[in-house]
Amino acid sequence: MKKYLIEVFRLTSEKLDYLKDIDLILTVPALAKHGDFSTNVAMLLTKKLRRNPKEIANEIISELVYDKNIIEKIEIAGPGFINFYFSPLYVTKIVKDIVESKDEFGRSKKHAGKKAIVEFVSANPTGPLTVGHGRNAVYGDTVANMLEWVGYSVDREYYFNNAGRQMRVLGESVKFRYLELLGQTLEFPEDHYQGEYIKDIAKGLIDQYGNKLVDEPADGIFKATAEQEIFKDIENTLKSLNIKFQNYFNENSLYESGKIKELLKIFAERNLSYEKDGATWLKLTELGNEMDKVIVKSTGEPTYRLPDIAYHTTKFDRGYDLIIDIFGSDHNATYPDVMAGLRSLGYDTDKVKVLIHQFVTIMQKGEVVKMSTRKANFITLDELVGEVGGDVVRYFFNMRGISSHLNFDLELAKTQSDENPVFYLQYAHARISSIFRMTKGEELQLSVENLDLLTSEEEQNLLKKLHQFQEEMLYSAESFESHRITAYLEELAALFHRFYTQCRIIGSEKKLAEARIALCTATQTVLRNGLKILGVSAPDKM
RNA sequence: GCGCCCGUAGCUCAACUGGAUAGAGCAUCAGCCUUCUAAGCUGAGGGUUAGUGGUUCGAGUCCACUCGGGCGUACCA
Repeated sequence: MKKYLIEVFRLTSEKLDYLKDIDLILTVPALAKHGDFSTNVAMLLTKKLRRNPKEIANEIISELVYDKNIIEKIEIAGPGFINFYFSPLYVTKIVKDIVESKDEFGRSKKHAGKKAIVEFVSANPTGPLTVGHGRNAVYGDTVANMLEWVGYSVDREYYFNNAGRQMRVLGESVKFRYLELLGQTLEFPEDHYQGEYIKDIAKGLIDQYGNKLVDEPADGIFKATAEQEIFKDIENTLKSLNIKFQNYFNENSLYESGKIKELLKIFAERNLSYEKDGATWLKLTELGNEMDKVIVKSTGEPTYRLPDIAYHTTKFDRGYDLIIDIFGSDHNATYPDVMAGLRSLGYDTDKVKVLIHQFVTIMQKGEVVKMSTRKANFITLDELVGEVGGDVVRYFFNMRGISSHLNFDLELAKTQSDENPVFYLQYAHARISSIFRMTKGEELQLSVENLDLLTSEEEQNLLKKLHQFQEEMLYSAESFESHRITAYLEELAALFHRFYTQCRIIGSEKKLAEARIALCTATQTVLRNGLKILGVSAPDKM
């Protein structure tokens, strides 16, 4: 419907010059009586043309050339909105498109041929993923799905660091538990990792090696085994949420390949860095940021900025057109330094989109749970998936805009999971499957020959919502807003449930029944396609 | 102090990027199953959009200030 209107306006702008350089905004009005689509162009032009909006609207309408079989009525309303009403017959045509395109319906080729990389999760292997990581993981994977849906070829990447202090402490923590389990009494350091999982890893080592490792350094087999086990857990957790990475990028490889040294050399050569107090500083003030920052400590160890910049240069060098980083809000101060560094090297940082999501607050028994991996008072993502299931977790984290702080009430998630909107969507899908099982026995078949019979209010509203799918997906993908998809699907499911209650199939006249089967098929296809982008399953039975 | 984010119904959140009467779910109340799944449908109540000013045809949305909350503000990542 919208595409048709845009074309009509394009043709009209050849006659009315003032329409040429205006941004045509067509929206679906909140109220049905305001039509199927509405535009405010006349109001936007008042200032420029110094004329009354209604007068302008009248002039535009009189020049519009359109097919009366498609648009039934055009009205001017309120302060100068132009409202369009489509013909019921045209509205029904969407069913044919959907039935023909099936799983491909709603895709867009707009960004075909472009490559994107989405970096997310990127948690270092020091412990299991927390509920907090869950938001990052689910959102990142959904962004990747959305981009694929509109034509991008997407790589999902997990960046990690298995060197440095954190990992040393991890190895020591495991060794402590190992010695404890062998009967030694030790005082476990408070700043070490205290989670049960550390004991499990230590226990595994005893099962395999007995007490032969007593003299091994913490940095050796203890650390290595911990990393391996933890990564295995992380991968399993992600798998339970349908998330799979194409690539795990080890920060260490940047040192091994000489990338870090190379970068330091370039910064020095271009006079972008300097030495002070035994450390190397990057001249960020010259690059427009507030203060210079250390990139190599006086100990000779680089700070996170240097490898981060190096890492990003590899993303550019690998030829991505769109580079997406997904971070929690605790990183919001770090990326401007990295971006400035990249700009100074001549990279076009417009290609980089840093998407920062706010934190998840866990509420338990009415209180906020403070979480720390070290103290092990976190709630793992695994536990959450175990309690409510992967579909609910995926849906829940996709339901909200990323800039809003998210309250996750554990009791609510557990006890009222039946009321979760995800079931509402899945139920609509399952109901349609059930219809098909029943109609098969009645020898009714899908037919797109008599779609003109779909004239009831419930049918027309459902059809109009189906028309919006492709555009909604494109908009969601381009604005990286997965919560728009959940909102759309909830509206679609609501319209279907209303249709279901009001319009029977079995018992209706054959032609009408078969047209309704086509409508159900179309609805189910759109529900399934939408759920697929969200990474949520579409069951045939519930 | 400074930077980013947030403040909308009892609770959790939307609001098509400045549009028409601010919407959903949960919770509460009242109805609807001899017919394709009642995990559903219909209806009711619930709001000074934290506050005060401003910008304009028009503000939850933009600007300024105030109040309240989250995350940062390292030679930690």
